[in-house]
Amino acid sequence: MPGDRPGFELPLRLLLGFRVLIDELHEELARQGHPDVRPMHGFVFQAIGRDGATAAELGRRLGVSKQAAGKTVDALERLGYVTRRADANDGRRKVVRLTDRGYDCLARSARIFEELRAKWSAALGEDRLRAMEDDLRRVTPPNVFRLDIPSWFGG
Amino acid sequence: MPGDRPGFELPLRLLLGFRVLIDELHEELARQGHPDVRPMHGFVFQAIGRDGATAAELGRRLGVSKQAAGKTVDALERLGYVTRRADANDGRRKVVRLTDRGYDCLARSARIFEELRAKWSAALGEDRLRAMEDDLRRVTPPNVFRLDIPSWFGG
DNA sequence: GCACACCGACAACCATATTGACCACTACGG
DNA sequence: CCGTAGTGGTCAATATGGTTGTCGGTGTGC
Repeated sequence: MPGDRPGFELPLRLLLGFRVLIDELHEELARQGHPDVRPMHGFVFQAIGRDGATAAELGRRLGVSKQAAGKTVDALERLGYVTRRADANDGRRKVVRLTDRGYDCLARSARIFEELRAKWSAALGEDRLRAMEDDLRRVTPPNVFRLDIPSWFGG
Repeated sequence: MPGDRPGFELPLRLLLGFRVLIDELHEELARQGHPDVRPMHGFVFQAIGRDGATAAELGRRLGVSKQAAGKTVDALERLGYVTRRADANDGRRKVVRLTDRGYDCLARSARIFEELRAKWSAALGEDRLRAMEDDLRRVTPPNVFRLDIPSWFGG
């Protein structure tokens, strides 16, 4: 009976699931003092990481041009989430690093994601949720980062 | 053992799953003579449906302003996928309808989605895939359409 | 018949991406 | 030591796709 499961529903549900999680994350982040971070910024924080990165590196990791990455960094700098500092060893590079506020946002995001996963686990059962994660791993590329999200949808 | 399943992986996998399906859909659509359709357009086609719709209706269904919907219709009209015709019964309305090319694209999309789902079914097992679909239904809003995708990510 | 709601279009603006160009700096081979 | 190639950051122009606001034309109901 293939007809009772239209093929187009699967991608829609995957996207809706993503949306639900991200929307709830940002609602909660807003309540916890980070109302200005937007979905994309979380990926940027992840791409910056503990060691910092230059705008050009961020562009490569996120799959956008270095100019676009630079503009995003500008915005995050205005919001107080990152700082730019000249690299002492390489006069060309300006290293982008998370501020305390940036780390706070990253830590809260991680905790909220845990809580959201726990909610799904309670709703579906831990075994079913693990099965979903396992199955998704089997049909998606292994490298989780390097998403080139920004340009993908609106390009 | 909650730690071995970081909460942030779940949304990422959901998004990657969506991406994989949509990317493969559009690769195949391009091979089958529709290289210019973009991910968003599929949602617009679905929103137009068999009976057609006005730009304002499309805006409501897709969660964007009527102006934005109108611009998208402009683009699809230029590409030859939809036509605008004045409504004989209501002088205000201009009904957007799919052209033959639009229907062709929609039909091919449906078939490709079925093939992609069959691929996942073969990889995961039909029972596991059904379980994933069932679980996603339980944690996502019931109304599949009305996505307001366009504004959501980049807004 | 008239107030109100709705549709479509135009305009101005904003956000985010792109490409191209340019300059400063580093690394390296002659 | 120096010139060339490659890299990083920024400015400029452009494209896309979204928003709000406005306005004229058209139905609809009291």
